[in-house]
Amino acid sequence: MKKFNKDRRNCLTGLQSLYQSFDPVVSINSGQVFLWEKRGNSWYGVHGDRIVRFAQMIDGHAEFAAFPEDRLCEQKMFRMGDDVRAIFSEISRDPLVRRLVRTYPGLRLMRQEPHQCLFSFVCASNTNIPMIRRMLYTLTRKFGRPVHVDGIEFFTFPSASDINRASIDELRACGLGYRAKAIKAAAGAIATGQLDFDVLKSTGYEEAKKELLQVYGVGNKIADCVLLFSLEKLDAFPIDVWIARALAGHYRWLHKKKFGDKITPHQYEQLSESARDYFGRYAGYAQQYLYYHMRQSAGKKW
DNA sequence: GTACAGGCAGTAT
DNA sequence: ATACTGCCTGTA
Repeated sequence: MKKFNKDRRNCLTGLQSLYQSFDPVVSINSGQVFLWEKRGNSWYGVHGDRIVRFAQMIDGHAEFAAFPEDRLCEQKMFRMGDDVRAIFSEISRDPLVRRLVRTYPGLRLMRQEPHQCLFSFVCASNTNIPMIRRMLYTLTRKFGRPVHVDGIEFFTFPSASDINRASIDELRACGLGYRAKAIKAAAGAIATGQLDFDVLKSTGYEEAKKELLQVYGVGNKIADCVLLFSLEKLDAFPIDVWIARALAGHYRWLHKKKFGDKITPHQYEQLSESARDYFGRYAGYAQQYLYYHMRQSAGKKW
């Protein structure tokens, strides 16, 4: 009897800490955001037209600040309104994800500024993470606004019209290569109002995705990333090469025909739909755990 | 030198 | 529908 109570208590506290132990550092380093850097004991990030700072204190509690100040910023960015208990319970119907949720405590989805998110993932096409960071860093230095925090100069993420004002050659000079044309197209779509993120936030997944796909340079993968990371579509399930590998390795039964880590657009649609159906309304959360796991297993630092 | 990295559009079958 | 190609750029 005594033993039972003890085990039960451990079990409960274990679950509680699992639900509460959000770790920004793990999440920041999980490949969903790019413009964060550690200086001293603090992490600094670019969030649209703000610089944010996150610091873990010695006693364990965390301190967050936005410059200029924004009291709701922390809640929004770190998705503190999400019912993680419900989310974990839902995605843990899958045994592998169930294990990963426990293996990587603290990993969460973050909420990004839509325009920063779109530009980031357009830059991400056919390259690696250090390169993506370099491109975005250069974009901020060239077209963003300087903000000084703790005596360090940071640059905000440029607005769509900031970027739209630049020529393709100027964008190219940021190291974007052939992506410059797509960046310019995206900036134009936003600046002219053809792409309206506020509208897309309130429409369903299918409708919002259709709109994003209209933009030159935006395909299935980029659209799903933007939907998941910035437009409140937690059921979006982006498939990059890492997720394709995960699906091919652990979820072959999701698709009738053979597939590898290079998938055709048609295979993408089939697989993504099956995965959304299987993992449920929080499929995007499951995706993040799978993604992180695949990269960890491959020994990727970035 | 050359293969490769978190895709995409264009073109030809 | 599917296959194939080229594409900027830095690193191994």
